[in-house]
Amino acid sequence: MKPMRIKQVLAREAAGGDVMIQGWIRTKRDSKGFSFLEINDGSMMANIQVVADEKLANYASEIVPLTTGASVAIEGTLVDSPGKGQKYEIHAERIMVFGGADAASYPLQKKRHSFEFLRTIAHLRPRTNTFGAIARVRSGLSFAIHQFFRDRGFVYVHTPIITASDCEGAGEMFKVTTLDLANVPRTPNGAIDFEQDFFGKPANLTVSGQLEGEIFATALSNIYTFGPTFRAENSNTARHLAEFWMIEPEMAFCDLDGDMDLAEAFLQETIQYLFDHHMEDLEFFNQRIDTTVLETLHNIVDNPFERLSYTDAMAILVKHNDEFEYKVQWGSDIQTEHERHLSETVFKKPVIVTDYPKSIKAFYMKLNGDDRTVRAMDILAPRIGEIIGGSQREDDIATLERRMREFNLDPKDYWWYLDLRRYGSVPHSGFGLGFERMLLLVTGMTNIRDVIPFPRTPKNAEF
RNA sequence: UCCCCGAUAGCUCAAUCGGUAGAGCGAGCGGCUGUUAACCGCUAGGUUCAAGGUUCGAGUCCUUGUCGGGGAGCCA
Repeated sequence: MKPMRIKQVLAREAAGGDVMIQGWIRTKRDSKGFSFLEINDGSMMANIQVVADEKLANYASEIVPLTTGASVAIEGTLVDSPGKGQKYEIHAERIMVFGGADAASYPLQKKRHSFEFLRTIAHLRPRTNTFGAIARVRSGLSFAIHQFFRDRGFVYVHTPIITASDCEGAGEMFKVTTLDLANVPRTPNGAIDFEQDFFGKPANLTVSGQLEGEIFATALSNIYTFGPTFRAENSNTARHLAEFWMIEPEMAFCDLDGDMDLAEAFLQETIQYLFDHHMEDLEFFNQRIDTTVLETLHNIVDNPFERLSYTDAMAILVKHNDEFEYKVQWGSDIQTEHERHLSETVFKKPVIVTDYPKSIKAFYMKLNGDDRTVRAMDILAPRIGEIIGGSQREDDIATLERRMREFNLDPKDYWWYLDLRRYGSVPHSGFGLGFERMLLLVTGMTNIRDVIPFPRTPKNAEF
């Protein structure tokens, strides 16, 4: 018999007929003369209940000793369940045991475990309800993102993970080398001789694909990247990872308004996809993880985001300075407590703050006519804080070179980036979105280490 | 990296002023039962994170370290 996924079995219109399923035992209850097995195969949140009668040939020898975590295949008849809690159940005619799971040592028992503990057994935590749901939603959201861009004619560009261009700017980078660290070659004056290294010069893991993204946007018009990104910052928070996945669209012939329109549609449509395809998992999160998740997500999908300038945001924040630990004035950075005040207290929905002072933003952002602010935008989500950061890019070569010097950057190091402005320069814009931050938003999970399969953080690269 | 808090049974936690290390869940055994976080009874289970110090005596106090949590910075 051909095995089916449990999701397909439970989606059947009516009981009746033979089925075969394969999966892992979540829990087992023994009755007089028969046992209830609950099987999960990861295709959906729900388990399927299997009734195993003592008349089965291997009942006493193999089925009674089964415990949580064991792997089995079940052949039997799908029948309406007389019990409460499930529509159908399988009356087993044959049960094959693939592998047992010693109950005395198997760490996942049928009880609640803390997320901290589950992080120490990352090889087994996908077998729990919560992490199974996260894995499905993560996969679904990833698909929705590709679909969103594809529907709009965006080209998916694979930007490099190793970069030797030494011009990515912000953020501590991981070094990539094949040099023998116990015996590093030196030049006559004592410096490390990178000419002997694999790339002949220092190389690092990427902190952003944006600059390379701009190359392809100024040829293919609309592109996006979606790949791993690395930051060697010693950040110990629930919102930072050393290895995370980032989505970075870049659009030619597009100003900041178009950039914001895309970002807003992006969040709304990809969340709508989850409503349409992953509602069972979202309801689980709403029930067990955070009872406000669905309300928050509907609020995002149903309402236009609030858009206001940095100057207007400051005018609001200054009035509440007595409530803040860090007082603000025009020119201050917007910190976590201020972000939350805007998105959670004032507007109660995502807020897009635009036109920041040039001194607190990157050199490549388009300078406004006032010479004080740049065409930057950050989207602040309730509970998450900054989820998207973007800008219109400076497309005037003279202004860009001047801005580089203001940041003590040598334009010569950016020769190819400047070439994009030298030849056929166009207004263009883009943004970066942290994939795991969006997963926090849609699942209600609070620690970013729990929405990526294998988190990499300072002092932790297990599994 | 900074501030605060924590680390005790497989897991989640308790242990009063420094004085014999406890519970629930889980596990093992037995019972009961179309059960579903099943239920009832019994049993086992400990280098109290590590190293050092104070003390007649340290889970408890002190120092250093490791790891974790909350907050901050950096950012996505």
